[in-house]
Amino acid sequence: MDSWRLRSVERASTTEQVLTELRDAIVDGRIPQGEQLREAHLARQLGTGRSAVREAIRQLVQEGLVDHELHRGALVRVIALDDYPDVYGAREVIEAGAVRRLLERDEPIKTAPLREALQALRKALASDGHLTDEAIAADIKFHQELVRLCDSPRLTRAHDTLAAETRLLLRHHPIYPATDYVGDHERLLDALERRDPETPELIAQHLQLSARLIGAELARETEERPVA
Amino acid sequence: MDSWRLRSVERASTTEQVLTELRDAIVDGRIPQGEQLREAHLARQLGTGRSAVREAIRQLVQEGLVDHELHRGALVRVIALDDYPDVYGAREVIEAGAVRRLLERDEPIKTAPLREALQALRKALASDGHLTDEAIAADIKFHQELVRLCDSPRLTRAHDTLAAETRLLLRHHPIYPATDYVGDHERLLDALERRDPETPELIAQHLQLSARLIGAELARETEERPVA
DNA sequence: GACTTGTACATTGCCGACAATCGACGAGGG
DNA sequence: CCCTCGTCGATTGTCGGCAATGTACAAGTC
Repeated sequence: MDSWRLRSVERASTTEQVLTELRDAIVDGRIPQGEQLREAHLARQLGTGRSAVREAIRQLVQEGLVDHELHRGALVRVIALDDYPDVYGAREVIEAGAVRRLLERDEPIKTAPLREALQALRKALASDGHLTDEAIAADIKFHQELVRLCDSPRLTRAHDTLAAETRLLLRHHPIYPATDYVGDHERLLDALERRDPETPELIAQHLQLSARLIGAELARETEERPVA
Repeated sequence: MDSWRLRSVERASTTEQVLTELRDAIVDGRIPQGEQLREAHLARQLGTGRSAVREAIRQLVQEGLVDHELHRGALVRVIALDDYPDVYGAREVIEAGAVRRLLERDEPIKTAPLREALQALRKALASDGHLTDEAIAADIKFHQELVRLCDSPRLTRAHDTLAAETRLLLRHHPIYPATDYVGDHERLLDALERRDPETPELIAQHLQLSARLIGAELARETEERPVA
């Protein structure tokens, strides 16, 4: 009776369901940037009450996808050339810092989750010039697991809140021009397993490259469609 | 009509008021750790409805002061020997990282807010062996401004989220045994103004020292009152 | 005509009510 | 006596309603 091997059923409150639904819709662009999120309308569309929508929006504000002003409502943030550097800058601080802390310890590094994410990334990568949703998910998972390794709930939480914005930005991430997208992550994993003290630097460089590529792509897109 | 010099009136929603009230109560220990936060009771006590209390509790969960389980309610987290290292570890990563980023740039560093906070700290410091509430506030302000300098909304937000837990821990911070509490901050500020590349290291050491002192104090307290 | 003032509608902030869920207690069966 | 199951009170999750606020537009004034 102990080895039934039952997985505990995942119970998601209405709020959480609304949250993921809204988040996906925003990241996918189904809800355009700058759009106002009206609680009553969303509640009708989602078949829930306003409270659930309200709480979900609150969380989206935390994640930086939505702006909120008292009595004035919630607007989907316009993430553009303005602040993609900050998302990646903050990630750089957190990820590099987490790995630095990790390397300071003597405990062995359990890289299994990283390997899995990397495998998923390899599998999901179709080279049509952009990243598939699966590849984006795998990329984010990789970096999340990276931070999780240092076993700091607070750093993990801080990093997780950046995930939504990262998803949004990765949709504008071109496949690496010359070098290899997967290979970059492989080198990261390899350095980590060798406990290379330069690993934090590698992560920083990796993120800076991504940021540059996204920036260039965003600039290109906004040039094509001037004020889309 | 432009020089009336009117300050815009601060409008705080009920939720925000409830939030600060609850947060203060928890940090001050008026609501003991491990206590269940019952929405209806709190609403009655505060003279508001349950919704406001609910939203406030959600925020407190974000700040790590409260644990929440679906259908099971919210408990004030027992912050003890378990995880004070993580609060300081996470702060170390964020603060040192922020300053590192700051130093990489060429822009001048506006240390005025830091000076102010430092001045407030000097003023508030009564050496009765513990920190006054004003001193705690000034200390936190100092470190918040430190992070704010690098102009990263996301790092600032991540750091601010840790403020409540920091407040909680600083109440167990003894005055430095030999060296000077204010002096340590002065050295930090000085190094920053000289753009000393060692500043991040200094911050790390400063935080590690604080963490150690708090840890020792917590150990002492729990020894005195074994299972208080 | 430009500016201010008044008004109406849309939307949020807040509230209490109802149903679902939880934990504890006690009844019943082995 | 121990274990299981049903029941009950307490608490949360969710909902729609009401008042307060914001915004757009029309009317009025200089």
